[in-house]
Amino acid sequence: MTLDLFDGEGVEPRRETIAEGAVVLRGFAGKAGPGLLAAIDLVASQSPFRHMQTPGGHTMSAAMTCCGELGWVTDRRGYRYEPRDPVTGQAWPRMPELFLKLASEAAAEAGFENFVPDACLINRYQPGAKMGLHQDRDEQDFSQPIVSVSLGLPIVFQFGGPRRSDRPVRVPLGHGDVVVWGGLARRHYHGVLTLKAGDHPLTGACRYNLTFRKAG
DNA sequence: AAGTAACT
DNA sequence: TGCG
Repeated sequence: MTLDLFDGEGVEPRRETIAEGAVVLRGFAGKAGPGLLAAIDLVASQSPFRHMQTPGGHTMSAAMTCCGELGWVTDRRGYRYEPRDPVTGQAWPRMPELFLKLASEAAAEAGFENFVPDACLINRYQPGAKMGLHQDRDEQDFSQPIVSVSLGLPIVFQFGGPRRSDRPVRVPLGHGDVVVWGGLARRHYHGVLTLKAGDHPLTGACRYNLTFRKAG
């Protein structure tokens, strides 16, 4: 068993509380960056990144794909989880073991033991892409946390409260940072500001985000 | 609905 | 901030 895949294993990770029930593990996934990016490429070779439509007919600025038993999709019919990729008609690619291990260990570091996600949404942000404030509320089990992994270019994360009108805190996130939220914070609004242009040694001009959930 | 626009 |  490898003991040093992730920062914070065997030592105290740099942990920041951004709200009650929400923490950032600084750099936790940084060492695994190359392996995580290779796994993203493998997933995307089977289920390509695509720009989905919101129910209102707008095109999302972040390109998305999924892996795991369930994938999050949106189109004019609404938001939901699907066992198959609508683009390929096939099951979503299986969740890489490295993803499962990262999600589980990050959740444990944040106080959520035995987290076993069945869905991983992979978002790719290029300059100009953003994600407006929203709640994750399409899952069956709100007792399980959300684990969100940042790779590549930095971005500003917003974490608000249970109402959209609650003013969010702004948290700069960099490569390898992992945000975990659950409990009371599980339904809180969150999003990211517009990605600014840049160049990252591992990802070039983009940022990837892995969002792990227990959806079913 | 994870969207934009139009204000202050 | 309010929108629908």
